Amino acid sequence: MDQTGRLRLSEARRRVTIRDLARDLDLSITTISRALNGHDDVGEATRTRIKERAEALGYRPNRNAQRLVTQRTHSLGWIQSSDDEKILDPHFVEVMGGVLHTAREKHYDIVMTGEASESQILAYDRYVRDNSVDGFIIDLPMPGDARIDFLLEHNVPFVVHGRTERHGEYSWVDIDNAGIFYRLTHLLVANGHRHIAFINGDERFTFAAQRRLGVRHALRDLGLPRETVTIHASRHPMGLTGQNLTKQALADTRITAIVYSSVLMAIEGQATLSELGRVAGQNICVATMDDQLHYIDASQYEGKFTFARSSLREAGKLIASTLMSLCERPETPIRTLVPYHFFVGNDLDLSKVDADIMKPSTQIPPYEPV
Amino acid sequence: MDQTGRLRLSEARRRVTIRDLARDLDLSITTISRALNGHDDVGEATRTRIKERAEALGYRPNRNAQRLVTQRTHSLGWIQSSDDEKILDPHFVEVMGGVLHTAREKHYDIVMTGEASESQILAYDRYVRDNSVDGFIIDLPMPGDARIDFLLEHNVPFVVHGRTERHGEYSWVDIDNAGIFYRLTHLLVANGHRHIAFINGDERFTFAAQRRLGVRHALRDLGLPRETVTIHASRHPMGLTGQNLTKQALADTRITAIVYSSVLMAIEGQATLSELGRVAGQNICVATMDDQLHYIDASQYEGKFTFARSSLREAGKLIASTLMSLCERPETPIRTLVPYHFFVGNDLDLSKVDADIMKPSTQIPPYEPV
DNA sequence: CACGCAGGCTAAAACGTTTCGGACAATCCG
DNA sequence: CGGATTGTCCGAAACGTTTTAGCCTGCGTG
Repeated sequence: MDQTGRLRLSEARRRVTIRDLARDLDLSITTISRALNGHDDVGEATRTRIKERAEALGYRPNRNAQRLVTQRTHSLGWIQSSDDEKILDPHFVEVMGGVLHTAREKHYDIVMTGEASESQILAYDRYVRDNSVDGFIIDLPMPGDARIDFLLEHNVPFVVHGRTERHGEYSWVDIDNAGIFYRLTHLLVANGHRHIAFINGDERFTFAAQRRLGVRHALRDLGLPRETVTIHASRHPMGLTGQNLTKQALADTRITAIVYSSVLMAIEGQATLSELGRVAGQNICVATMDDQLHYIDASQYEGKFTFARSSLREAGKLIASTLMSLCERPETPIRTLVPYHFFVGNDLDLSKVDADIMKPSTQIPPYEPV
Repeated sequence: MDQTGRLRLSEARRRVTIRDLARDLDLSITTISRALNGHDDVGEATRTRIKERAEALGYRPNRNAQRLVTQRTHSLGWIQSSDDEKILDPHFVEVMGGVLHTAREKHYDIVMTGEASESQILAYDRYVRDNSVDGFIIDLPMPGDARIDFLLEHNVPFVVHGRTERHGEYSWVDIDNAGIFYRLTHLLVANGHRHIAFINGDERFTFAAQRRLGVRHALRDLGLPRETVTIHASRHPMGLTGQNLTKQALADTRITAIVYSSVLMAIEGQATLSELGRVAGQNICVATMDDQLHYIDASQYEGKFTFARSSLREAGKLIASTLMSLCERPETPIRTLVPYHFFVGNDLDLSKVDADIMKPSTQIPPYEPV
């Protein structure tokens, strides 16, 4: 019994430490460390000797020891709501793919937690005080988002996917939500559509609120009544909402064009359209934001749909790289607009609208408070 | 310049350590530590005094110091493929929700990385050797999965969401994929369907392969030819596959029933069905696995569809709790079957099939090698 | 020849915990 | 009343790194 116990202990070979390596090479711990970390006060011959031996013995620095002494974790925190207020949806997955990709390149980890939204702030506080992470990713901001206030106040590095009214004070990655839908509205109106349905996302979040704003501003600038576009907002990015809201929208038979907030809903809506005998690109005009979700091949709808296309995965990559450089040397906020492009369906004519309006402005458009 | 620099440094108040707390309370570091960790060799009076003061000063143990000395990280690793072989899809998100929820309850973190699949094993190796995590979650296993071989060989705690041919040797959480589709097939056949289309998931993964097996075994036991069910496999869990494969399946006009592997595809397929003038529950029978994705309210289709319902989020919770208890005291493998229930549509009669067949077996059904 | 300097290496302190072994009183028991 | 026991507390070592400050040796220079 005791024997087997001991046996098992000896079997579980101890991980090789820097001390083992030092003994093996008959060098000091200091030299090993400095060689492996690329300092220039170690001879080239010794360095390669150390590197080879480290590889051979399978030495990996204990990350917790490193973190303890350097006070840097090389981890990025990402706190999810565990209740229903914010929903883990397919778009999130796409962003995550990009984040993981770029974080990995620079040997950063993503540490995730779910947390009820009423105790979220506490979670951020905890994570920063117990040295768990170097910085945070903030997803799906709402107007007046308390997380942003907190992190700003405590001077913790973070980057927001999206913008709020304090967008001047922190780093973010975003698309020009207002601008995209402003231009989309212009495009539809220029092509004669006067009864448009807009199936928006959850307007408690700034991204959706900005889209509504873009539509409204377009109508204002065109001198058209607000009723030109009827807006249907949904809390759920997919599932049956695409069908249900399409049905609801088309209850108004004057509708000639539908704008979707997500290609997922646009595709779901197809079921309802065909039930009603409508065919996209023929007797109903369909436009949608296309986030390039990589398991959906929207190319099948090219020509039939009009797309405003921007890669969410790319946004994820930018979020990660922004946050990492922020963690390495905190500087002034880094703000990035992810580019987008229009792919106009066959039933619309781009030349009917002023080219200046459709051109994405190169400068960063301001966030417009709701 | 130097002044402001100093100012800023002093502004960034140092985090409070256990030593600060000890000095403040005029107690030893040891006592603080033992009081906070619930050891019984500290007086109740002192303990509450310590706890209160710790709370007041906002003391949080440095997790990296803890991890260094205890050799336990309280982190679970979850490594994603960053290439396209495995796809981050909405089902993944659902599992993740459950995992995050339960991990959080026990103060565990999830650390994620993306890694190209050809170097995956190296990533696992790295994470365990540099003390990053205590154990791993393995997702979407394939037959002969190399990750499982590796972790088994190196004696690292892990739990698999799904099963492979080595299911006897490790911990897993799974549903009875084969059994569910075995029973579903029986149900359809008993109700007179002789031309059934099965739209399966990606059959490189064991979950989908087991489903196909369930169908095949049902046909064998029923003495029906294999052609009774035509199987269409898809690499993508959603997007346009639901529509495309439905179209492909119904090219055979004799088809009277469609079985979907995911409610997402079933819903997408509705577009195609209505195009073809088919109505679920009336002139076409629709059955589907329902993973209870929480942003999809499938109840709308109750009565019209037949569901085999099992909660993926529940699976996620079980995965987390299994892995955590495995990390705390490695013991014999823990195997868990997530329950499921049938919800039969109005166009099917449950009583036509032998009750014994439809009853989920209480014992764990063996994994059947492909 | 003395001096300064650069290159290559190292000892020791530090990071912030947990835990082992023991110390010191007070209490109990025969 | 003395020894064992129990209840609280503590000092010091340990976890595995990085970094600071400094030590040699050899070499070029005035």
